[in-house]
Amino acid sequence: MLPENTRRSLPMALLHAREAVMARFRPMLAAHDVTEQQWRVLRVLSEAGPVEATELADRASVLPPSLTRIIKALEGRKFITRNKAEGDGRRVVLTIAPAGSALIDALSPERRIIYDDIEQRFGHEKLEQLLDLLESLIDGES
Amino acid sequence: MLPENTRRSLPMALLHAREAVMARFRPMLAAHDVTEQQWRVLRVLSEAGPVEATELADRASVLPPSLTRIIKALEGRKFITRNKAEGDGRRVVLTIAPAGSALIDALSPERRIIYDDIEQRFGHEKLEQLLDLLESLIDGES
DNA sequence: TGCATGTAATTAACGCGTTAACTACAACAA
DNA sequence: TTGTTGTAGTTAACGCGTTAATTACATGCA
Repeated sequence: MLPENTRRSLPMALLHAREAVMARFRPMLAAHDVTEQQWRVLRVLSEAGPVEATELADRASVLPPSLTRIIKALEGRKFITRNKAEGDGRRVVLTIAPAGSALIDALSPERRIIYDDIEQRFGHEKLEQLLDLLESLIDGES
Repeated sequence: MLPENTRRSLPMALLHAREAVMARFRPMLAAHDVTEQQWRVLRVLSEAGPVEATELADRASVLPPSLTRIIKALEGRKFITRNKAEGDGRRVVLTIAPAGSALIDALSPERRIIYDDIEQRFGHEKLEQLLDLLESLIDGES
């Protein structure tokens, strides 16, 4: 059946929920002149090491055209380095640079505080439950 | 504590979930040359009748600058009409037009099918539970 | 070797999100 | 009436999402 009101509409609810959560993180990112997507890319590079563009786009949930722009921006600020893959001139390999790692480290404490606050206010159990449901929804639809 | 991996990161999970759900609706909207946000605005106008811009932006979860653009597009296609509020020259009142209502009606059956399919695959109980959790998260953060 | 097909990445075009600045009008007090 | 303050909406600037087209390179087959 169709949702009666926008509040019980799944797309709307997901949108609002994400907005509500991101509102907590945005000021931190803005203070360091990093966009949400640039931050996701940096985190993946930080956690996964040198990665090819396609895999990076996938893991950071960014579309290829966006990744091209993000790479340009991050490379310009020396946060990452960009090299062609040896053996295949089409592929590009991205690596986090010292300045990028430094940014990750600098923001981690604040990230933790925000995340903890959300978890505490929402409840650990409910958060786990929500993550499980979301994971299930994603797997079911994709 | 910080999420171990991006899969258990709340912002990421919400993003992915929304992507997964919207992927089902996007083709329908694209086929009628309506963006997601234009569609939300039309739905609100359809359900709530003539509304002022500020309230419309709020209910459709669209920021004022975006609403200005959306109004321009929808007015151009005769989906809505735009009038100044009597008594206050600043305010703008939006009303759905016949062509707009016709679009809503034309898409409703397909919308229902998609929504039902999601609900059936995901499970009615889980959907309700998810909506409850999202609602709670939104209320807690906002 | 040479050509067709496939793949990785980029570019292009258009719309929205976001923040900040600006315009137009209203409300209110001196 | 006039000047100040506040509010509604718009415009501007920049980045991302999305789809489609394009470029550069690789692969496979004749």
